[in-house]
Amino acid sequence: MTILRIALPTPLRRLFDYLPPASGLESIPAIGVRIRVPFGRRELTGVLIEVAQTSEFPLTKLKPALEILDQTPPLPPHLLELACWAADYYQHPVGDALHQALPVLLRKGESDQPSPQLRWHAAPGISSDAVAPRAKKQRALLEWLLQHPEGLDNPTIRSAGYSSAQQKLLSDRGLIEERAAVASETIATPAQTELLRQPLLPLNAEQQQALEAIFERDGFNPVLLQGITGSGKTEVYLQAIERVLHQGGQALVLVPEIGLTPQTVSRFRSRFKVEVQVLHSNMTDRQRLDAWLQARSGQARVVIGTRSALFTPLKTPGIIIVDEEHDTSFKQQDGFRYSARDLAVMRARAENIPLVLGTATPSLETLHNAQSGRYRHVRLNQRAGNARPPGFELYDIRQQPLNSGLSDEVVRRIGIELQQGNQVLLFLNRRGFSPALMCHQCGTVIECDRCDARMTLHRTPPHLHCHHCDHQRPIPHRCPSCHTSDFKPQGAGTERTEGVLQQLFPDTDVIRVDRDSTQRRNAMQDIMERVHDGRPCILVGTQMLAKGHHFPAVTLVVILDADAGLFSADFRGMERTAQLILQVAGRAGRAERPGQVLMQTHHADHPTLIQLVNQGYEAFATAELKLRQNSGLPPFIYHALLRAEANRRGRAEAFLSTLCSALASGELNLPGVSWLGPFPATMEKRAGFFRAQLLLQSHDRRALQQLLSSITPLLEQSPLARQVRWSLDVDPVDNH
DNA sequence: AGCACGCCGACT
DNA sequence: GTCGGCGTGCTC
Repeated sequence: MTILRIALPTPLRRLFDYLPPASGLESIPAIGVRIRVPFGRRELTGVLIEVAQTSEFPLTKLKPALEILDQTPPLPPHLLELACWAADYYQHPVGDALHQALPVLLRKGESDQPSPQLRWHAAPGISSDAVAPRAKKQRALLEWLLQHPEGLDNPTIRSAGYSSAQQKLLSDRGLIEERAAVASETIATPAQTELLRQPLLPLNAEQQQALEAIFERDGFNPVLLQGITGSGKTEVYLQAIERVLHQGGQALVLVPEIGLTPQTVSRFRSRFKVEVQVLHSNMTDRQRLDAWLQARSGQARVVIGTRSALFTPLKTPGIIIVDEEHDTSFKQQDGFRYSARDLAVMRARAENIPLVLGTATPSLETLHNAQSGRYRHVRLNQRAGNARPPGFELYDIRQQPLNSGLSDEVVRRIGIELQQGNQVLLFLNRRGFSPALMCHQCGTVIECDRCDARMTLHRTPPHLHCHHCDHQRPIPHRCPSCHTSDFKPQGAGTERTEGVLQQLFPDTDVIRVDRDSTQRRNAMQDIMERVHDGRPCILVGTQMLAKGHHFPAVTLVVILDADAGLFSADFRGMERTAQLILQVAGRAGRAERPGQVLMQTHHADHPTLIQLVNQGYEAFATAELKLRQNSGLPPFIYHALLRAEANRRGRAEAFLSTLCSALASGELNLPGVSWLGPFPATMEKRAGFFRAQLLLQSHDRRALQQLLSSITPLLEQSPLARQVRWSLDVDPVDNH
């Protein structure tokens, strides 16, 4: 008896057994193929995990599968294994994990064979006289197609300036037709002898050493490439990729979500003649599948993508590069909470290829791995050309008058830069007009009804917005408490700062860059064009400004609220603050103009801030690691955070408490694992749910892992679990 | 997660 | 009298 054991996309942490399809099996299907099955009253696409002889489930209740969708598995065995391993490690249902490793169309059961290339042809026996001379465009298109009996594809036709309307008119009259290209017509990809479109740039000594370190050892070789902004990390990536291409390999480049800009991609495309494919969220499902298939077939030689691109199969894997490895967007924050950066290490090991983790500000986890010898550590400390690193200034604003958060000194310095024809960047990690709206009569602050949080005031358009649950509502006319109408905005966000600066510098372009001002399609591109024309201007923005984009004409960077992350409740607060400050600072003074960073702070004597500014990131991070070690925090201990939320106060905590009593009673024997909590989350109420959490920790990863494996079934079966939504976050990057 | 079944409140 | 609220149960 053949039993198909299948992983299905459901939150249930088990496999499901099926009989072979009623039509029978031609042969035993391979592990990893997709199978269509009936599931309850629906149909699902699952992945074959095991072919067994017997089933634990009553044989009479087994249903036959509907259809075996693949001849060969869409994911190569080692990526299937990686996804299963990750499901286990992150305690996520395997069926759902596998689902997420596949492109959307494959999840839906679409074929994984490349779609035949469709081309337009002139209909047989047609001449251009079939179109009236007045229809110039149509006639021209038909003539063009007549000259190309091998056919032309849609992108080619569009880029030559013919509209789909013109094409449709011809097609409706039967003058042109779309056909699948037969094999002889497909243009064979010529053997690439010439890989480069642009010559390699000369490397300085540091870059050369970095490049050699990457290939120092054959096979798996993890390298932390720590390079300050402007030190030419990307050139090292490009040359490492060039070597890999030369040996016939492919490269996978992972970048943070907001780092995948057209500029990033064009940097790769303009260097290499080979096919460079991109995978990102703005593409259609079809485009993503096509790119994915090209990577798998080996046609795409360089693949650039965000987190989810980690599972893209490569025919000839040659190198994996994780750019800005410290960026938290590599960790998925809901559902299957995997870290693409950590899994990239696993993947590179499995594929036995080099791995580069690049950043100016390594995460403490990665730095620790480098310092303990697990990763090679190479540094780029010189800026390319003659560019000097930015100078830092802590500006003490204690007892200084502030105009919407701007000190007189900052205003004066902005004026000087503008006068000299330079650009200025102001960083304020708070969007909206003001973070709170207060009644001047009674002091009431308008709060969100669904969260323990204040509502942010926005002026364009005017409304109140909760940044935690996205709830929006009109600005009230009267105070809900004392019924007067005398509201005062408290504090400043980017919108308010923008307004004040525009008043202070009426003749200067003030450009705001945050999620609100860049929502419109191409908004960011328009902004970049305005900035890149080089005229003096003031940029005001959130962390969007800190990532991905370069502003060569900016000579002054102002960090308006350097204190914002200084006293965070999260032990990672200081690390994040330091990374952000250096990242923003890195936007200034590229090229030959030196940059200056002016930080407004109430804590100009803060030792950590001073160390960061005077001795640089590595000194700071090394000291911070020492602190973590002394306090028994990651990366010196492993964390797993059990979160729970319920629609009534206390329920989530009660749910976690039952687990704690099981832990305390020794019912789950767990040497070396300790726990903290349960306690209410930092913002207990959020989006109408009351949240609580329990922190599990151990010095022994395997012990923690074992415990987690035994508690998930327990949680799943708990009678309270029906009233509670819970999730387990292994290696959380945010302990809130 | 879906999806259906089942039993109590405000509507055409 | 029904439409529909979401509690409960099940998925090989």
